[in-house]
Amino acid sequence: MEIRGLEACPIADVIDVLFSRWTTPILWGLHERGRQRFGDLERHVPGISPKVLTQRLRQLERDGLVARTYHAEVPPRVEYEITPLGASLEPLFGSLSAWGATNMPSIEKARRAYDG
Amino acid sequence: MEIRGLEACPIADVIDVLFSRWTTPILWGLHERGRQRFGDLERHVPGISPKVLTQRLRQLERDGLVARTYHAEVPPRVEYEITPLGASLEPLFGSLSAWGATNMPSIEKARRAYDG
DNA sequence: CAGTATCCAATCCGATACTG
DNA sequence: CAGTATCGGATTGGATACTG
Repeated sequence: MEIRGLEACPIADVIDVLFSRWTTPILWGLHERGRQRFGDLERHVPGISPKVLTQRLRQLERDGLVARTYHAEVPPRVEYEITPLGASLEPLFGSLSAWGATNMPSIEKARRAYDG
Repeated sequence: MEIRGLEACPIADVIDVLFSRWTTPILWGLHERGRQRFGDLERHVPGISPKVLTQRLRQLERDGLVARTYHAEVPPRVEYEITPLGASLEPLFGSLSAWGATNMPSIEKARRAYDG
């Protein structure tokens, strides 16, 4: 999650922040359904384990993309939400989504040609 | 390099194609310096081993982002270049770079606040 | 509920040596 | 030159059981 070509590639740092495993589905889920609890995220991000979800949430919190709110109740309640910094990613994710919609078919086609 | 949240996140597939490890520095190098040989890439992507470089080039070739040309000479000469499909990534990488330039300082700051 | 602790499997990766 | 083969080590991840 760190060595990605270093100095040579000017977007390596950004990629490490935004696209390490699981971060995008988590951000996406928070964006789609808004502020939610740990258990909600666990349910909505298919296949993730509590260990890994915790790791990624901590990373996102540390990077300032997600905010965590702890309510000292019984049982405890913790809520996560996207910060303004995290929300500033929306156009970028939009571009990514658009590029995929346009070009994933070409990629699939290239794969079939290569494999076949 | 495959499970990233699946159905729940619409850009998971694109991310797997574009941002698996080493792919961005390789694409960047090809974009910056144009068509070049295996050894050139090896030198310009710092820290990559020939094994991994081969793996990633094959993946990029399979996905249609990079084209490989083999010249049957002695010694053999192989050249790699970006395809039009690969070149279509430029605006996207530009946006990524711009987002990073604007926001990486905020991320660094958030990290210092979290760690300190 | 919201995690943490533990263990194990899979993967990845770097280094190196070798080949057509 | 442009890879491939092999190996060991490090990291990552899933499953599960447990705790304040």
